Amino acid sequence: MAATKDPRPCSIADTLALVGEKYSLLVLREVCLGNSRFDQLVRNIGAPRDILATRLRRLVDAGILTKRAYSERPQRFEYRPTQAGLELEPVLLTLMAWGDRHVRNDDDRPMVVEHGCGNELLPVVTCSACGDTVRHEDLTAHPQAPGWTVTGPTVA
Amino acid sequence: MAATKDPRPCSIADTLALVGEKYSLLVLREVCLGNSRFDQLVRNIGAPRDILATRLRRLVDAGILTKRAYSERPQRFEYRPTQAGLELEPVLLTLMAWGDRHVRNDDDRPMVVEHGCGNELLPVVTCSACGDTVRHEDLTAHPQAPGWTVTGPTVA
DNA sequence: AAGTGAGGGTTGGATTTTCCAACTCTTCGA
DNA sequence: TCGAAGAGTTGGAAAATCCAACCCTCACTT
Repeated sequence: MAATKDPRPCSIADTLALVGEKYSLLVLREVCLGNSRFDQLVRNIGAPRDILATRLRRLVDAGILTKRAYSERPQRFEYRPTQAGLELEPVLLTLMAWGDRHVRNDDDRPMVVEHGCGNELLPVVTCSACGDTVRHEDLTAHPQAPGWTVTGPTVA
Repeated sequence: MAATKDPRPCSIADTLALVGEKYSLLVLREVCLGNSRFDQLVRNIGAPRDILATRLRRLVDAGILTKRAYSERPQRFEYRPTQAGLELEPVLLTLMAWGDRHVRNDDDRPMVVEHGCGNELLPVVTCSACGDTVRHEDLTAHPQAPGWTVTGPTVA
């Protein structure tokens, strides 16, 4: 999935090169839920075992997951998110919220996440400087590197 | 990419079924930046033209993009995000922030996004109820449907 | 002692996608 | 008349995915 000729330097593309392959983010979903063993992942994700093995290697190499033996004799392993992996959780939450809104007709959500404050988590992306919810119209893109051509009076 | 046997009902998986294929989110990046024409997309994304055509059809079908003629005679088209498409922008922003932090060593970010408040946008996912930044430890998953087995004392 | 089952993969081959370059078609401009 | 731009489509080679079957180690049962 390496962007062999991607003409744009871009952190979105770079990130997707690590976690954008099929099943990778679902692996992350599972390990964030605490499901850490190979067979659990196979069952819960529905991925072919060989593909899953490949993905796990990739994610471990990328520093997103760690692989640890939870038992020698018989050797058994578990996969857990690293700090970097946990920092991708907001991506999952945002994807989930979008899916709840747009692919399901809300209200038959397969999962609800509860926040420590006692309420159901409705994740919102905000500007850390002012705290406001991010709206498309409030954004302006500033390319820092060559390769970016932003057409309109537009925005990221 | 349809999850043919995904044993888990999951909005993350559902959303990825729509936008998780290679290049789809980069298409969204481009249209959010205002680059709306086929050839621009080919150049900026670096995708094969045939694949891009396929992705565009998918995204239009999914209601994430619209296709409009901006010129008859010669027929020319533009792709723009729908409201639903724009609501995926937070996913892009979060992916970008993660990449800035973890794949680049910060400080050579290819793009900076400015927020309407005048500051550089550092996107943070917060709980809409209490306003706090979402941390993994504060989350508890509540499966609503069968098929979910959350192992540990864990979390989404 | 033999058989069974769990866990964590690997292997071979069929199927599906991607990739790439070339080609098409239409219309505008020189 | 001769490009050139825009928006794709097409055919065939290369790569990735899918699937079922297999392997290995150890533990537990009978």
